[in-house]
Amino acid sequence: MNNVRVRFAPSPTGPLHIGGVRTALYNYLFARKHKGTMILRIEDTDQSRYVPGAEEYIMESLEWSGIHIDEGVREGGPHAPYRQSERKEIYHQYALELIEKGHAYYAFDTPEDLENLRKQAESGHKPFVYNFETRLHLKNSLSYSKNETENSISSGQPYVIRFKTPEHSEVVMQDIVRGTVVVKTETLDDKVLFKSDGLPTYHLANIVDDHLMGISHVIRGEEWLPSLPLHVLLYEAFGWQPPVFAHLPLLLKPDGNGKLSKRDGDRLGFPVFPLRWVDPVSNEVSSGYRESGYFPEAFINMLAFLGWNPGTEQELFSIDELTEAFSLERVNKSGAKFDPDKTKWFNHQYLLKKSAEEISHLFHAILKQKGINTSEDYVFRVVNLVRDRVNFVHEIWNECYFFFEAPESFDEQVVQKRWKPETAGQIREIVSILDEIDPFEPSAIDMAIKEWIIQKGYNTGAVMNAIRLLLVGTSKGPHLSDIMHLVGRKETTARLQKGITILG
RNA sequence: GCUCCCUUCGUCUAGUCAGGCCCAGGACGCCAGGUUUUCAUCCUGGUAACAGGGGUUCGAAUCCCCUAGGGAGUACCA
Repeated sequence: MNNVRVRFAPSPTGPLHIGGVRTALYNYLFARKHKGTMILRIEDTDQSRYVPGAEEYIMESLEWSGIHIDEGVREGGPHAPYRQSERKEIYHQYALELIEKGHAYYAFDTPEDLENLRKQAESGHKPFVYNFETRLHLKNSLSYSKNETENSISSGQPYVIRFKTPEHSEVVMQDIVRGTVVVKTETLDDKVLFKSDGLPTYHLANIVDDHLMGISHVIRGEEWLPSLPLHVLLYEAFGWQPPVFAHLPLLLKPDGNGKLSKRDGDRLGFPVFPLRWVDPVSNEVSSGYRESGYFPEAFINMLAFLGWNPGTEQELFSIDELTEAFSLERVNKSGAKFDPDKTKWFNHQYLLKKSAEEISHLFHAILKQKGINTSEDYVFRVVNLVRDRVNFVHEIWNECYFFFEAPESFDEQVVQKRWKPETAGQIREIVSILDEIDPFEPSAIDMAIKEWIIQKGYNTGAVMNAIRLLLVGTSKGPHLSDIMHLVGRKETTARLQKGITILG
């Protein structure tokens, strides 16, 4: 395939949600796979829905996800500008071209007119449709005389331009994911192409821009499938070669049915946005994957598998491997329910996959925030002991705090179970044994303790867990001798002695 | 309502185009066992699905028809 050019075309009406990121991802993978170009076009033709910060949010999200844009608002490119609001002048002439060719017409019906028509129709049984059956009875250049039309326009009456849907024919569409889709044109309505505010609707703008920007493949969400016939008809009306289409399955909410929405995340406790977002009006905060501690690689890997799979049993893919393996032919037709648990699992896998140095470095930063100053080397050794126990870097603290500070209290349940009348005496014995061990290293410590237990005939579980209780505060954590070795002899015996005075 | 799309374990899915290799494979989750001085990790095992009904065929998850269910769209939004 040569000269692949794809675009991701979000509208800046709020934060980009993960469904949008997946669409961008598939576009990106497809472009890279075919050595093509990835374009970011901002579709802001509805100025009433403009949300400040949304555009920046989109770009930052893509950047964090590792989705690189070749041409776009920031990057520039041969077809700049890439923001539709800055391309205003372009669209009107194309709308006029359609009128000249007889594929579109002026319509003067006001929003109130249409509202009334809809209400009337509701009381009957049929809904109101602006189409071949009704357009001759409405206020437009098809029902008006040429004079009436010209007068209406020159008198400054607001108008829209509607597509004149052809009658009695079929639109046959090809979609890589869906196959052939056929629709009768009588079931279509005459969509508005150009609004009375002087801006095009999505339908016109996306066709004109895709054509002008040389887009070869349109990869977008399934919610666009119902307007595909209109789009194909528009390409025909202009006499342009349409791009290849691929409509992606929807991302569904984890419980029940329906499209994944912003609310589901808050309700079910997982992020639906790549980055944290604070609504500029309500100040409402939505959590993000980045801030929740997900690695972008894990996030992308998870997203790639929602609606696509390589057909092999491999599940962990770097973005390069995804690029290599990806194909639109292997994209599923049906919607995918989003699974927060699997997403955590992906992150766990990446946490294991990354170098100990990297994880350790990330965790060191968290320690600094907590005001704990310690060496890079010490953190490295601690992290190595506990990192396979967590899904996120920020969870490491909970697994290893006792390497950095003595326990503040002792788990009551464990005390009940492990602290017996004879325990204090045993701890005193082990303290003096620890004092003698040289070198103070895991294997030597293990050996000495084992010898002592056998010699005294103690119960291993009882003794070890009592020691653990004083060192850790509860019954969890890595191997005891590793803890002792890392915190050091002095701290170990100090904690044991302090424990005796507290628990008696 | 109308138009279009979809339908394999609870979830993501393999298998469907080229019918037998599938009394359906993998992963997440869950359950059990094992390893372990604790917790966790890890290992092993288990749980669990072709929406329903007809047909075609020696043979159907795979092909055809019908039914049911779900979803999306139906704005001078994208």
